[in-house]
Amino acid sequence: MTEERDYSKTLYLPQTDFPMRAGLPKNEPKILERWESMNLYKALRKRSEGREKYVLHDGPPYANGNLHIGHALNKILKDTITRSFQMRGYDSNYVPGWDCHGLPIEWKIEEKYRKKGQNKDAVPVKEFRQECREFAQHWIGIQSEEFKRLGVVGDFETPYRTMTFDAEARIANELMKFAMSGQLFQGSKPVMWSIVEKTALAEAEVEYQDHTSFTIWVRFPITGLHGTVDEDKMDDMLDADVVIWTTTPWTIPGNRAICFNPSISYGLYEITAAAEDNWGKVGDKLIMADALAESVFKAARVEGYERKFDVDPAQISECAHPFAGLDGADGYYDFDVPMLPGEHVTEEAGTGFVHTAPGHGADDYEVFIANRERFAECGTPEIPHTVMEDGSYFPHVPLFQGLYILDRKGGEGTTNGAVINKLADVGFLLARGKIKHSYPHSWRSKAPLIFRNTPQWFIAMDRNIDGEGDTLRKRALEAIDATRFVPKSGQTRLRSMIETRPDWVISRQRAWGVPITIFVKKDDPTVVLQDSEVNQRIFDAFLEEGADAWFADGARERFLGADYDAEDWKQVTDILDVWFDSGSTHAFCLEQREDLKWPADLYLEGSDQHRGWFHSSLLESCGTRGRAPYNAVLTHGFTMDEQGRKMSKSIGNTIAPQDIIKEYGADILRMWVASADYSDDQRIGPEILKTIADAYRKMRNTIRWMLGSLAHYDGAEVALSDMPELERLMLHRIHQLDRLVNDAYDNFDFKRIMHELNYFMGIELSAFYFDVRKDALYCDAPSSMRRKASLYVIHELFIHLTAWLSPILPFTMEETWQSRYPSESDSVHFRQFPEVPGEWKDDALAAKWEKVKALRRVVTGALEIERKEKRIGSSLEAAPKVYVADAAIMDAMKGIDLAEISITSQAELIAGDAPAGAFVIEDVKGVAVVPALAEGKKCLRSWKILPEVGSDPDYPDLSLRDAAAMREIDAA
RNA sequence: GGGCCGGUAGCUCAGGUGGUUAGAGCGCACGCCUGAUAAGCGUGAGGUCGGAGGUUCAAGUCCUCCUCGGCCCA
Repeated sequence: MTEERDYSKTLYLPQTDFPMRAGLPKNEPKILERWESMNLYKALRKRSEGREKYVLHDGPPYANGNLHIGHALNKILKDTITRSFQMRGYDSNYVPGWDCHGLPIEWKIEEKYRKKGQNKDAVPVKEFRQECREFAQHWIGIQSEEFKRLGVVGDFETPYRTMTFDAEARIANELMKFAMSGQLFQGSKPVMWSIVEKTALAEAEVEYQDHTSFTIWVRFPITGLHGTVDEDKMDDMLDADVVIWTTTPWTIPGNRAICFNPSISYGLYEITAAAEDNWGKVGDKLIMADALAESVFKAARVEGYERKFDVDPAQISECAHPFAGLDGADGYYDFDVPMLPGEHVTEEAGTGFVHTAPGHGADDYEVFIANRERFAECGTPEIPHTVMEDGSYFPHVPLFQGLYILDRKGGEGTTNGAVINKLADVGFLLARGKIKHSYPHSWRSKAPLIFRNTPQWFIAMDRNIDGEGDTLRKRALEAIDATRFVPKSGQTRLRSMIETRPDWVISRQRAWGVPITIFVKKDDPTVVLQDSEVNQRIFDAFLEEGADAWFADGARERFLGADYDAEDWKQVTDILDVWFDSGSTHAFCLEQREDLKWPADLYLEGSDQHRGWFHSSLLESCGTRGRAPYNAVLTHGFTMDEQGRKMSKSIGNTIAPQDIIKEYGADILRMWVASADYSDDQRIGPEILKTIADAYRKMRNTIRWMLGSLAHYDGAEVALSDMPELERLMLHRIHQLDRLVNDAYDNFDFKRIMHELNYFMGIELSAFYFDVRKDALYCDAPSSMRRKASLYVIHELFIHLTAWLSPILPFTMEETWQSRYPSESDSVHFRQFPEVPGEWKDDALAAKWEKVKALRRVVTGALEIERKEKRIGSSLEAAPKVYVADAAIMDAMKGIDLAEISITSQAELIAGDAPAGAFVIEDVKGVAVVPALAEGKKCLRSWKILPEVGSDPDYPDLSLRDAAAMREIDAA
């Protein structure tokens, strides 16, 4: 008895150390260390010297707090794009940036002082700014590490920051360009103001608390009608008063208009019964909304009234101010009070008429801006300034000058009472009361806030810049048309914003930012100093000392120099809105750095940035350079939870990227990004991540098998003409995919790449090509051309797939590449997408194999029945007879080994109709299969069942192919 | 309330200019293999396309309205 030989030792089975399980959370940091030590970023720059630049300009995140899922999505998209262009022939240099100035950081520092019992205002500006600077730098350090952990490659050693001296100097310089070209002007706007702290507050600093306010109903006598009023109503109308209601009596001196809503019904009412001493007397005619009349009369203690007729307030052109013509008012109130339509007017409370004081409310301001001309006709060309910083009336406001709205601690002042008394005196007070309602308060002092008209700096949207009709708005709109938007809808969105937006307010009454470095004439603040030498001095000083130079003692004299008398000029102390900072990144980063270029190829941010960075960058650049700082704009949506709900801390459904990295690894997060339709909102959650991780594992195992098989590859190339059809088919697919992948990267369509490669690797390679070729790869003789060709093709597949996937899975592809080509100094990321020979393309062959695969589906279907019936287990036990009635399919089978592609031991191809009962499937016509068992002995090496087994006396346990292979192996 | 956008199988995505029984991968179920093995292969079950109208011989695909969700405004 001869002992059976263990032929498994003679097979070319896959051999690799590449682990099936990735262990990404543990291994990625090691790969990061490797990139760090080889300085991947710098090495990439060096290798791509002289190549065409591709610049994706980073939109700066705010240097405050840890990164969240939105940051991760954003940075991963950027990195994928950067890497893909780098591997496609460009010098694709990514320089991260940070937004450092602004309120949130200022708050944090303030809070710190408060905890120590110190007042922010007592701290020298320079010291305060220094603390802000250090705070920002601290978070830049943290975020920098978090971004790198995602696999982002970029210049983290020298990123751009809006707070560097250089940036501050250049931001100020940009601002001064607007001043020099006359696009900058001073206007005014009501802002939330704390009287107690004498400062403006941002919306986020406002707390709403209950507050008891005075309410008053005030009559405004009609003084003018449009010609359309019926004759018989004319007299009643001119005799009538419009009634308004307000909870802020002190704003009456600032009243300049009344608003109504055209969709509300109004009537003229006459009082028919009231007490003798009542403010509203019998015979008084009042106009108000019908829905509110009853409540008004109740408040006014009117006992009887009659509705006389409908009133369309649009027919009222103007009223008089209640204080018009009074002794001691010096004619101050003798303007017309126009009646204007406004959608903000409701029937929920009041009278249906809204008292409008442009300097004391947001709606009021909007009404003024929208009706500027009408206000001017009525004697109000500008928004009146009535209240000073300390909450008292300006000396130029008659009757109330010097009176305080609130006392120093935020308690009730003297103006509400004075106004109410005066209204009563002059007979225009209809009623009064008190109301408890939600009212804005300072988050710091808890004192009530007011809206106060304050001087602000604006950049004009519609002022002529150079020539006739060349305005900032026009330039911006033209620039939008010249920009590529991905997705396309971004163009419409940005356009409609620019079309309708008001002038750009760029001033903030704050400390942590770049100052508005201009001087205005002391006796006429509308005159802005325009002197390039002064500007140069400011710029130079900022370069050396940062923007702090503006706040240093003697700054005014220093910058004005000898040509001006410092006493004639006032130094502006406002700072720039941070949107101006970030809108200038193109100027101090792109334009200044040798290794970048202007304009950028791409700006990429969330779709909220149509209002933000895309917008401010566009305006800044159009105002100073006449075009957009970008050639293309790509936007992404927001990340929702698994149910599609917005993530919020209060619901508790937030998902931190740090946690995903800890559990799955950065490559899984990146694969999620690449698989999602980021142009819309995306979802993420446990189930989705699990699906992604599954897909990752499948891809990884396919790659692992390739690595294992390639352990036996000697590097020999095989000529196309020497290859079996199956190998040529695979090369054809590489050719196809190469075009598809490149096209998809061009269009930032990563999900298409993931989908195609997922299908290709899973269905076409793993389930088909590799499965079919295992027999040849494992068992064929070393000299077999079939085996050599297959190894060569697997090598090519490996070369291409690892390149295509590198931008998406940088960690895994680095690991893969190192597994095959270990090296201290090399990296998969130095590679370029490999060239694909045009001769690989073979559409005819692909069409032929479509038919072959259709036939194969019938065979596998037939074998499945056999398995179900327990007649076979492995497909190698089968020897199907395949009847082909379709001539085209029969033709396609020419030169094809049916048993090989079926992975059966034997098979028979028969032209013609099948016998009754043969297996068919509906969607493949003309093919029928009659299953049968393979006859013969099982080859102990290949496990195929063949009659020939035993016919070779040297290897009686083997098939002839395996016997020949063994002869070769044993001889070696 | 306005501007822009989206709602296709459990999950992620395809579905030019309207035209046969709406596709893919994953997952799931069942089976096979045990020489990719915490792997590999096969088969199968799942949607009537957010809802309601309308145009049309014909609509996921065009129109209207509604609804849900997102971003930005008011």
